[in-house]
Amino acid sequence: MTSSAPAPEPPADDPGVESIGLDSDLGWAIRLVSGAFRRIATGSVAALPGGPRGYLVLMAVVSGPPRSQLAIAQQLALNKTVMTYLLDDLEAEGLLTRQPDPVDRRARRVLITEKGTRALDEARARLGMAEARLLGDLDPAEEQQLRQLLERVARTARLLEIDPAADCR
Amino acid sequence: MTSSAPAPEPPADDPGVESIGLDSDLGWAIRLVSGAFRRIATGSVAALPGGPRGYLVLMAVVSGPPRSQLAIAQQLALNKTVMTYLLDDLEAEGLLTRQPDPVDRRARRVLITEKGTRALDEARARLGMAEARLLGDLDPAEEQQLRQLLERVARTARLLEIDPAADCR
DNA sequence: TATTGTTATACTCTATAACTATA
DNA sequence: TATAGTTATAGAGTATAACAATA
Repeated sequence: MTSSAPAPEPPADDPGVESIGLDSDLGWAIRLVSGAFRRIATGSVAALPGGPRGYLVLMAVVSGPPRSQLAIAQQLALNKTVMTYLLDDLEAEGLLTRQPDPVDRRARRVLITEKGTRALDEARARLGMAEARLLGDLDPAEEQQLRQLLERVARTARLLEIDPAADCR
Repeated sequence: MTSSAPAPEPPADDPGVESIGLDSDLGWAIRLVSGAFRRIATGSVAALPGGPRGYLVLMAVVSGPPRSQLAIAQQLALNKTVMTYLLDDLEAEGLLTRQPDPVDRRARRVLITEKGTRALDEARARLGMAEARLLGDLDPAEEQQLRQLLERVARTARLLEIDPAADCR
């Protein structure tokens, strides 16, 4: 229904308003894309405890050496209290284990299990198909362009924010 | 310190994991960019009641003919109850007014005030500068590319969401 | 004294339902 | 009966603080 009335011309007696429109607003586009991706991704990883955040935790675990809960929380910019809840649920489902760190008995290393690996693989497959649907209008070169541009902006964002993990203490 | 070390290589002795990494994950990039933009935008429009959503409401009001609260809520994909709170705050600050619809006494038309126009102009200026910072690493052509790609994906997203069962399986 | 992880608590945002006044 | 708008309530999600165990 939104597409029916693009509001072609506001009266435009105000010179500053003539080019105003959410359709050309970067933040609006980001909001739409981000929201759509979030909904689609939520469906794709619904089988995982914790949903999208559970998926991020599993991804972080498999994409590096065994680390402490706090290290993973900081990598994902998640609060460490949230990490406790997420790991509780993921461990209860047998997708990962918490193993005492041999050199620091305060810390616990997070390891993925065989079942967790299978669950992550399936979630990644579903997510890949959902991404393909969302990017269906783009040809491969354009999709690659979008990924690269987003990654560069993400890097800039990381530099702009003084402490990206400020809320992970 | 986080930005200095992009985690150049995980050990990668597991063949199935070699290409796994959040750095190349589209959802992760969207999450980072979206989060950064949200934080930056929140600061830019902090002077407006309702913050980013108040900004969206004002933008919607000025970018079309006078409409009902419900019409604006649908355009912005906001809940109509949220719209009530937002308009309460925006009206209390004198940025817009609710005027009874002459042809439907149930409905109320939302109009921006002179003060609201000034506040919106200032917010747009701040937001433009914040956007420029976030996109500082991109040259003008690349920025244009990113905007166009995002808008196309946003259009696809809008089409996908017409079918609510498209999420999963 | 500082840090890892846990628990308890509070606050924000959002969604749902019920209510009114009109149509 | 259906719709525009309001109000009240409940639920996620998230942040803060206090705590125990260890460094």
